[in-house]
Amino acid sequence: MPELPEVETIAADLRPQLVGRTITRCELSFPTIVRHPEPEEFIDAVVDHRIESVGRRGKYILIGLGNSLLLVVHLGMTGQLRIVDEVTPLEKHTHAVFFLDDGRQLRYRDPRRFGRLLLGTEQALLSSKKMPRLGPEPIDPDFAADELYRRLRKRKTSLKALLLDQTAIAGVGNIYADESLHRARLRPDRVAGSLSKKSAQRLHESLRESLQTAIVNRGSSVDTYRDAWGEMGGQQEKLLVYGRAGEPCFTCGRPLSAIRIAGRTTVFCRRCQR
DNA sequence: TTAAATTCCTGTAAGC
DNA sequence: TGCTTACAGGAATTTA
Repeated sequence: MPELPEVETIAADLRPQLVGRTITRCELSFPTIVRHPEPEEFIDAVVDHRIESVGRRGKYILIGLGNSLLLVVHLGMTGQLRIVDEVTPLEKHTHAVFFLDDGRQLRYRDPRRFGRLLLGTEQALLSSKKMPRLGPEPIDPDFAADELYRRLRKRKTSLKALLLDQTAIAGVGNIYADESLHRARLRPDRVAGSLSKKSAQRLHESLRESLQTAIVNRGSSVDTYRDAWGEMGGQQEKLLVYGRAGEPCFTCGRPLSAIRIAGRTTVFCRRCQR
């Protein structure tokens, strides 16, 4: 599923292709994928505007338009954004097509339809509660270990649940929560507020390493994730624990355990993570 | 305010 | 082989 590294990869792929292009037409074959504003208004506000920027915030892709509105894309579980030429056959579950002035198309496809499209100013989307108030970017150079420690303190929930909380830290999902907890040698069910400053520093470092490594490898194609060209990432072959329940821990050889935390399958090593 | 449970959705894989 | 069922999970929403 697309988390920070996957969304970062797609945004970086899209940027040089989209910036400077103008959207000449927009077709929605499944309008309810647009959560704000009404589909008709959405199309009106998108068409005939130049794309000025492509960015990322948490798991959101932010496409800045000439009318100073943001086209916001959240890929959910199975969402895909792709640049294709017009002769590429339309794939099943393609819910939106943006026609570009160079003849190519930006297509949004999402079999499970957990994703969504939004349009508006950042302020408007925040105040209308269409977008949550996201926590800091974990890979931001300014995101210090101390900041993470402050966000863990006094929290009675598990480390795993906290890492998944987008208002605490932006962009971490099930894959990289498990990966960074393993790297930090911390039990996922440990109460977040019980961490020492030193352990929080270790988690901070592990979190950034997990995410940066995955970005270098263009993300994890564990499910349907593909980049903007439809290609798989490479990180799925390098994952330490995610999806490896029952298989031996790379450090100690003991079979990895799977438990359920916050409704999510959580894989960890009972020996290495205490 | 915080935390946990529930819901949305379809492809896939396991089980009978 | 073919059908049914369980499972995967991000985040909005609901409940406590």
